[in-house]
Amino acid sequence: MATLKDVAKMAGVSTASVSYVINGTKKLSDETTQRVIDAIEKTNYSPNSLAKSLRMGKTLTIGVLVEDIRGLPIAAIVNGIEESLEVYGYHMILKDLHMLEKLYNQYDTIVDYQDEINNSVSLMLRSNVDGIIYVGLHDRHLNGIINPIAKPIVYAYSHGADEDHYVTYNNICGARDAIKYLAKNGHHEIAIIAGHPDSFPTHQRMEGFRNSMKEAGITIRSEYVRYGDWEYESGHQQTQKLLDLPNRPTAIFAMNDLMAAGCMNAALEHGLNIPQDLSIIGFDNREISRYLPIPLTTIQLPNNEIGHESAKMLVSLTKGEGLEQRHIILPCILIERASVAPIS
Amino acid sequence: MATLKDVAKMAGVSTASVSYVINGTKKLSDETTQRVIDAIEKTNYSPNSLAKSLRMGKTLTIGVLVEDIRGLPIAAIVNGIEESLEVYGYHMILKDLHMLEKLYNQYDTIVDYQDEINNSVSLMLRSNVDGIIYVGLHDRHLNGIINPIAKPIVYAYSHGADEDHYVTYNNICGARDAIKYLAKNGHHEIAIIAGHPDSFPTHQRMEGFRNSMKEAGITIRSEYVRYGDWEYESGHQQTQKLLDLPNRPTAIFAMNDLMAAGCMNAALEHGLNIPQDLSIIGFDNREISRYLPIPLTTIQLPNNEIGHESAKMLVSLTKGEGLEQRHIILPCILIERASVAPIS
DNA sequence: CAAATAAGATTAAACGATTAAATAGACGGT
DNA sequence: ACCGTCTATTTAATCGTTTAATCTTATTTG
Repeated sequence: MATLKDVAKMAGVSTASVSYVINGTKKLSDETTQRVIDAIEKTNYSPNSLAKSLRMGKTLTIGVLVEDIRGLPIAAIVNGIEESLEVYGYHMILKDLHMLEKLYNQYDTIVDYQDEINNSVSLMLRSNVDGIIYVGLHDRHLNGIINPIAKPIVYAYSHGADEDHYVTYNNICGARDAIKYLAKNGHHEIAIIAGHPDSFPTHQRMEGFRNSMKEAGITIRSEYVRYGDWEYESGHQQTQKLLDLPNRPTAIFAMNDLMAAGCMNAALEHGLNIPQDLSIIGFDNREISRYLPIPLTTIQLPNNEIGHESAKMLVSLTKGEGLEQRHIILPCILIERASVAPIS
Repeated sequence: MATLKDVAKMAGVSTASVSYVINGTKKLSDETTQRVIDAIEKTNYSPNSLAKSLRMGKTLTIGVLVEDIRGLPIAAIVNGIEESLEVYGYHMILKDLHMLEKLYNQYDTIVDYQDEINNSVSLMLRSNVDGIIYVGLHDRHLNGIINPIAKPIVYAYSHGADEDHYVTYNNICGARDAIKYLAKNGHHEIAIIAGHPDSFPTHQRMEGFRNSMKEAGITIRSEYVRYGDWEYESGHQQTQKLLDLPNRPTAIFAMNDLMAAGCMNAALEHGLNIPQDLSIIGFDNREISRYLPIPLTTIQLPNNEIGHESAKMLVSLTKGEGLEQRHIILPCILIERASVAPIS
């Protein structure tokens, strides 16, 4: 590998001049500039970023700490982050907490990841990242990350504390859009299968549900409000109970696609036609929703945008630029497929 | 941040001594050692890896170039890589080619990613990675990566050229296991829905299919061999044709879970009971296979192990250690669910 | 015309580690 | 008393950049 010195020698100038030409930091005579450019060309020089970073105190590298890259929304967010970083000329170091197994049955056993998180954070800081993005589905892990060097941190996907910087999506609007869509299709007997009752998204989506039911002028029947645990099986079970009701609902909003899948299969087993006899709408737009017996209408999370925005936010912070806002909350979008029909 | 110099000053020794203590490179007197340790403790010193890397010519960082992190096997492999790197004390820089859209319909339009790949590779090399792992599903992109600095490269998942280092899984055995399992359950009328005819995995899995049919003493009926394009819809179509045959098969092996899903839904629409009337087996163990109306028996790829082994291989290469083998081909495993029944 | 200013280029000190080579001191053998 | 041998420690060069300070020349100005 050619170094600055090699280029300088070949061009017959000092290393400083070469550096100035490369970075455009100072104006040199046209002749010298040209000689340097030629020498760079000839030696096929490319700057050593280690040396540069050491000298400048900036690495143009950020750390991305994910709860588990195998979690689909997380992968999509990381994809978005990478896409933006590339534009800004930044790199990313990825670290993974490998907690997929806990991502969805998080409420059974409370595991304390605090130590692991802090450990990973300090590992990343030791490689001189300019900042950190934490991509996590959990809320409870977001407090108390040890950050001895005070590098900026942005939380992506999950809410942070009020004083934190975070980028997330709008659960409330997502749920509202789902209900609005059902109402627009003439449904009044709308049931809901919520996620685990202790979960933050459950609360928010429930709030969106209540708001929009009120907006649509529908009173919520208590027997139509059921709680699952985000898993397929719970969607299946709760649907059976709903279908056994004397007056069964004409539409069901499941708070995620897994429960919606369980819901759909239960309805099919029950001999119902979907969407004629029962409309179903999900949340998340996971891969599975495209391939169910009846393709599922659902709410898509703005994962890619979360990635873009969090990268943008963090890069601004590392540059010490002022920020208009500490929190960004992005809208969801409705994906129309075949599991919702107008009431006849 | 405290530096070596700070520690040295506090301990009243030279920076060399501190370095020797930290790395155990030379033995110092017990007293000095203790003083240094105390000083490190007191200053909360942590070494600057940039400086270290610059001096040593090694970064303990490898570059991972993925075709698209949103592809599930890729995410699982990256997860495995990260897990191993952590053990070896390495970091990873992740770069993404964002080609998910092309991952499955790769045969319609031939896009040349060569420039993008080489560009990403040289970007990574510029951040002084010690080596690169390329994680890709495609075969055709693997030739001709420009590697001016001759850092080691390992290909994960896809086959490389013969002289390359790569870690992949055994398509042939995977297909064989599927057929063996059907045969063990008494099936003789076995149909196959292959992937796209131009695809490398299709050829290999087909080879495994032929081998094991011969081993089981079953002659392959030509009307039972059908080609799809890896997509859901093609599984659906080909199944309809199979079921319209005068003598319909008792079992279908679909070369991936998406086509198996299409197959299952087509069979259900046809009024068949699964698995009583028709056994189905898939390949890949994608998330969807767990949530189909009848949970799908399928072949699981050793994604995590591919990650582990490729990380191990690359780390060995960066250390200049000798390698027993350039290629590692890992076995698949059969996941038993509910879509296969013994013939009655 | 001397002095002030400007323009173009260089020198050398950082950044924070590692490490070969030099040094100082202690010890032992003859 | 002298020399060689160890041991414990320090000195200083090095990795490849950036950049403030300095130095030359050339040009302008009163």
